[in-house]
Amino acid sequence: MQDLRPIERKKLSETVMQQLQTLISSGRYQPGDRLPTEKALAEAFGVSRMSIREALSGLAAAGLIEIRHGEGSFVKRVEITDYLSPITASALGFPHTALALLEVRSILEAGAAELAALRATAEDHAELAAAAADYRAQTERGETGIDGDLRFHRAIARAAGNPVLTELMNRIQDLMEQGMAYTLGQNLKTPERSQQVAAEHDAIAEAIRGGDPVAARAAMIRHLTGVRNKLLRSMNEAATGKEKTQDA
Amino acid sequence: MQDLRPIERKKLSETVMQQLQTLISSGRYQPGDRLPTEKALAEAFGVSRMSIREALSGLAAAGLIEIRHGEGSFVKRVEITDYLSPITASALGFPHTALALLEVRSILEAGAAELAALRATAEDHAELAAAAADYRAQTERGETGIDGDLRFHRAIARAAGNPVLTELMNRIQDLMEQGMAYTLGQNLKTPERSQQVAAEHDAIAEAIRGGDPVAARAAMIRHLTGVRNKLLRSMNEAATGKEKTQDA
DNA sequence: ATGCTACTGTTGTCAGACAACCAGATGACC
DNA sequence: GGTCATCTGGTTGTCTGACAACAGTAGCAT
Repeated sequence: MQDLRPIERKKLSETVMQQLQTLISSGRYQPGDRLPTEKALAEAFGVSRMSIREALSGLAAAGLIEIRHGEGSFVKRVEITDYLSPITASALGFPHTALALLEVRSILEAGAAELAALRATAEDHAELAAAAADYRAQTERGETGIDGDLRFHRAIARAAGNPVLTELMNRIQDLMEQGMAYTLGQNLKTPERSQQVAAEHDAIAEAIRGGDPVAARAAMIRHLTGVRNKLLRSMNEAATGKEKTQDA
Repeated sequence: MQDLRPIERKKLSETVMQQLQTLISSGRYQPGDRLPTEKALAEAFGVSRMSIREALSGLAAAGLIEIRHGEGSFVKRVEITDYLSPITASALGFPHTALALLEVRSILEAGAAELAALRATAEDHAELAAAAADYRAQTERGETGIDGDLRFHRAIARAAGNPVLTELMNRIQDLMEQGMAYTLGQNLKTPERSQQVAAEHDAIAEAIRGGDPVAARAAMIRHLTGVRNKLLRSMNEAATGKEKTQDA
């Protein structure tokens, strides 16, 4: 007695569906293309039109195609980033500390910097430089530089060339932006620190431009460690300033 | 003029599906209950059996019911935690999407391994070892080891000691697990590969136990690079090779 | 040119039939 | 009495053929 697992017994429509899905996800049919008619598919697969219809409606339920009455079935474009929100919402939705969130952000940013060093296009490099300059200008003008900072980090996320990563980082950055503004106000941004941040930005952009993933990661980690230390100090001040902290 | 949007024109099966869904989610039919037969539903709704069938298969695709040949349709117990829209699963059929998600997962797992090496408790170490042994036992028994693998990676996520990171990783692992099952079946798991994976798991656990974050990160990256290569090969086979059928 | 009509091709729905399958009942055999 | 094969009824899976609903187009009459 070899393996005596329950015998694979699949419905015809499921088999058809898998085959069609393979054709679609392999690019044989591009978004916007029209699939053959149900009749043609039925003949090609050697099954009845009914099985084809079940397979097609399955694909439609999965969002891969759109069936239009009287016209035909058309391949849809499906972007996973459009459907990531349930994931991020449930992961980032429940109570968390700013430190934990920053740690996750650091992991992602370090990875993104690494990838950016390998993949950034000329366009990305230009945007990185512009964003870094933007931040420097804003802070030297006495502003908080919050926009420039965000722009810089978004540019890195984009330069990493991974849409999922970009989406995830954007969510976290939004969340932190809100959290910071709400809990700590602007006291994270002091002139001395701003100058240092600008230099760190430059170092990161430089490493990415040099195509050195190790250096880029290291520079990013240096940067975010600085952010973390500043955050720690601010939280400490806030705690001692108002009332005695109790953290162990 | 009133609203003159395109008239609502719904397929019969969709209407039926909505009604049935209401009945189920309202508790009129409890998990485990058997729905009326297709024939009975057809008479009750006043439509043909075919429309009923399409509605039922839609509900099955959504995971609300389970259709058993020769028995009937049964309401499934739906766990909100592991519920994913079929769309997200099907999106992973696209190679670039699957690779992008795996890349994000790699970044997170590498960071988690690093943190775990610094923070893991005795309890965490025990769970890591147990999970690694679990995986090895499962694969040697001829199973896919999917449970053991998941358990191992969950243990790392947990050992990193960052709730946000843990939650995020769990979500992404679920997503990949289900997406892979949906699109590629089990052919990711071969005996030779399983042996290698088990060794890689050991190496990771070893590095974490040794409190060496650099080694832990490196071991994890080695592991996930292997996963990536296997994934690439599988997707390639699926796209090119294995059509046993047609074209004359 | 404009608007109506008819036509063609496609998907949506229907009806009936049979095959595949499951569960329980029946009956034969030891 | 217990065990097993077989029968039977009910259910889902698939096939076939037909017609309705819909979209697009060509042709026609005005």
